[in-house]
Amino acid sequence: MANYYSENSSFYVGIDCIIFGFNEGELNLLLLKRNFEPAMGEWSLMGGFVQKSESIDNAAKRILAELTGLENVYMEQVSAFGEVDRDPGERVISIAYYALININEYDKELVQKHNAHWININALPPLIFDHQQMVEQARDLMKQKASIEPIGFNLLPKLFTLSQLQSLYEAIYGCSIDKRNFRKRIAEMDYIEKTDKIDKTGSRRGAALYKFNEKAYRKAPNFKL
Amino acid sequence: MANYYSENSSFYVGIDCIIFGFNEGELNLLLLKRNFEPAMGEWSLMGGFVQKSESIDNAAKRILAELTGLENVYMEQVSAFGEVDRDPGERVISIAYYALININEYDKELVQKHNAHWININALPPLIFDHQQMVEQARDLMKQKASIEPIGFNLLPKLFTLSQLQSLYEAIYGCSIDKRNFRKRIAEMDYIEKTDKIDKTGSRRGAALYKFNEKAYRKAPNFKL
DNA sequence: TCAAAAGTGTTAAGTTTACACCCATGA
DNA sequence: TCATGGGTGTAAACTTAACACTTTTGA
Repeated sequence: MANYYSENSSFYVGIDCIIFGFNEGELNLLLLKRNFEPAMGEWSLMGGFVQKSESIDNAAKRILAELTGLENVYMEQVSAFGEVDRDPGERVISIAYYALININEYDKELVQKHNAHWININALPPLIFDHQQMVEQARDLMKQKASIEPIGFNLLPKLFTLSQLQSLYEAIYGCSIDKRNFRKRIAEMDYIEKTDKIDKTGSRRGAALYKFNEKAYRKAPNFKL
Repeated sequence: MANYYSENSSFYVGIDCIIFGFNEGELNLLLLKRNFEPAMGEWSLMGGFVQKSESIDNAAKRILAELTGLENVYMEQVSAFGEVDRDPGERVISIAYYALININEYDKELVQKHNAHWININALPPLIFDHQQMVEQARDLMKQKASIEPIGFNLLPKLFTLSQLQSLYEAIYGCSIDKRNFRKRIAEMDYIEKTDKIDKTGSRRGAALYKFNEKAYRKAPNFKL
């Protein structure tokens, strides 16, 4: 039975992470300015290789944590990429995952050590290999998912204002949203709860802070934005 | 530089195909009753291994053709599956693809040789490994895609009646559709063209045969069903 | 002549969009 | 006192859903 498998080739299997952050009304990606080979000096996604002992999902989590120090991050697989020459150094089949993180809560030292930087998603530099394609697919998938499941909250602090939430969705969808219509829809979602806290940093008047109640959502999931 | 890669493990990379067909108002999958190891005697998806010389997309096409004799089939990647023990024989990372084929046009000898059978998707037997999960994801993805792109036609003959088309979408969505509303929507799609041919097999009266005009669609893509 | 599938429009309900002003506050 | 972002409701346009009868023809 060992023969059944052993007549086949085996491959390095990589993971590449499209790490989304949201800051000042803009989506950003955490990209590496590579100070290592291959493709030293160029921009790439954070990546790594799947190891014998771990599932691909766990490999993705590990690699994300290596860069950000974060665990329990929202991640979703985008796709496997397997053109023969996608990595000119060696045949590598790579599986892309996107991650949504709160841009205020990651390990800045680790990020610095990897020479990683937040780059506005609408002004990306050229990326190595097929990483641009990965980013495009990740962005489409994330947009689509964000419209039917409340994943956007992963990009915000626990407490957020409705203006922040709106500007997040404007960044995700790439279009502007009518404020009153937006708030009407949010008001119908009982699991987006107004707290009695006020954010005074964004305006003189202050804005009510809201939170996403995961448990309440799971009882009555009815998201659509 | 070889070292950069060579400290990592390598893996068998498999392909599994979720092959959809449509017959008599029902979606079917082409499944193997395995007369080979591993898991002889059990039901599985058609699968195979990626080879050194081919991209993963081409591997999927090759493996589909090995079973059906078909080329130029609509296929889309579903996801990579990579739990450590998903295949109890060996560590295999597998990439699932779904395919849409016309159930009247495939190589029946090849299918017989592989001991493959069309099984109603709503009455599937237990499948090996994580193949059931693959099927579920493929079905969700296909449903989603079918609602925004005209991929359903791949499951029908070139000429089809509106009743066939409606029953196809009812099978995909798993719900019934109002006939008049359905036809109204189809009438608005200029790239679904009425021919002057009549199908007399499905009714005494005969039904007009339609065809999907790919070129016209590409000029004015506006699908939504 | 009748069974069986083909074909055909209208109305109500629901959803989405457009739109403009007052409020509270700190500088 | 005024500049800035926070907060609020209504009406029109559009989309979706519900609904029933006539036609054709082969057996």
